[in-house]
Amino acid sequence: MKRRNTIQRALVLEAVNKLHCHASADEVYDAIVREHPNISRATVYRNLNLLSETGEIRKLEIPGNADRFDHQCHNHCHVKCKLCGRVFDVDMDYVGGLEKGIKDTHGFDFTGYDIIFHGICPACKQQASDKE
Amino acid sequence: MKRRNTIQRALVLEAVNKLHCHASADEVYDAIVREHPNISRATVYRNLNLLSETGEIRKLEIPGNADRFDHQCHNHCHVKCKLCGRVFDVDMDYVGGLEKGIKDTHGFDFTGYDIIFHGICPACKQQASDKE
DNA sequence: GTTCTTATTGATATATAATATCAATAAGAA
DNA sequence: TTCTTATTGATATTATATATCAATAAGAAC
Repeated sequence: MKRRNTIQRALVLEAVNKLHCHASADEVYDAIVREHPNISRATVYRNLNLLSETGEIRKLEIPGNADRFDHQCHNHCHVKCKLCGRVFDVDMDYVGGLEKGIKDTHGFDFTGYDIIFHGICPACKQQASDKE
Repeated sequence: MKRRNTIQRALVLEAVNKLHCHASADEVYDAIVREHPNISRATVYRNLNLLSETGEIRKLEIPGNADRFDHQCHNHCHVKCKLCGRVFDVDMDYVGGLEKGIKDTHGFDFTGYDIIFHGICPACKQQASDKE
């Protein structure tokens, strides 16, 4: 099953690279469809997955939210606010040691990790204290 | 909105405590409905969320899988196999330092974290190499 | 350039998990 | 015992993503 180059796949890659980090499939679709009204949503989904399998883009799965797609911005983790559901970046230099431990312990071919912190963001904290 | 004690909520808590770690909402429902055929799936979902909000049980959200519910077994992270989708436990003594960093950096009220590693489990690795 | 194979597309249907709705029920205070 | 309203059970709806499939087009073979 040799991969063919298509205009659609190029458009998806281009859109992800142009868009901010954490673009959802729908945001990618919306960005493309403005210039190319005939592209199908299914095609966008398919190519986002294909491109993330080859490592050309990064797929970030956040529980309870739609999947997000990044150009490889930089190495970071995420914090999800329990109240508003928004996701924030967290720069991370902490996690270096973790990877080795996993490989050693489990016989896993270890390809990546997501660290998702949960909490309440400053804005929601403010709002909550206003209501009291 | 004062919380009332219900038989159903007690059953849900009991079932999660009895079941293995990582039980899905459906598994909890199945366990209860055998003895109590009239309980509704919606009630199980509702109480799982209520109980996890109060910290009586732990809700584990794994992207692409149904949410899982644990009695507080012990402190651990998870590895998800890219191929078969199964989730495995990983004992973790590594992560102590991470929490403080987050709180300091972001003004977040930080309530928890999930670390989900991705990889290919030994069984799938075996199967993949058999096919070559 | 022409033909041929089949990966890919667009449109739509389907799957899955979880939440929303709402009348009926029952917990527990008065 | 009465009353208020949180909770339930049944069902509809939402949201995201994948599956299906005939039509199209990439690109190898000639």
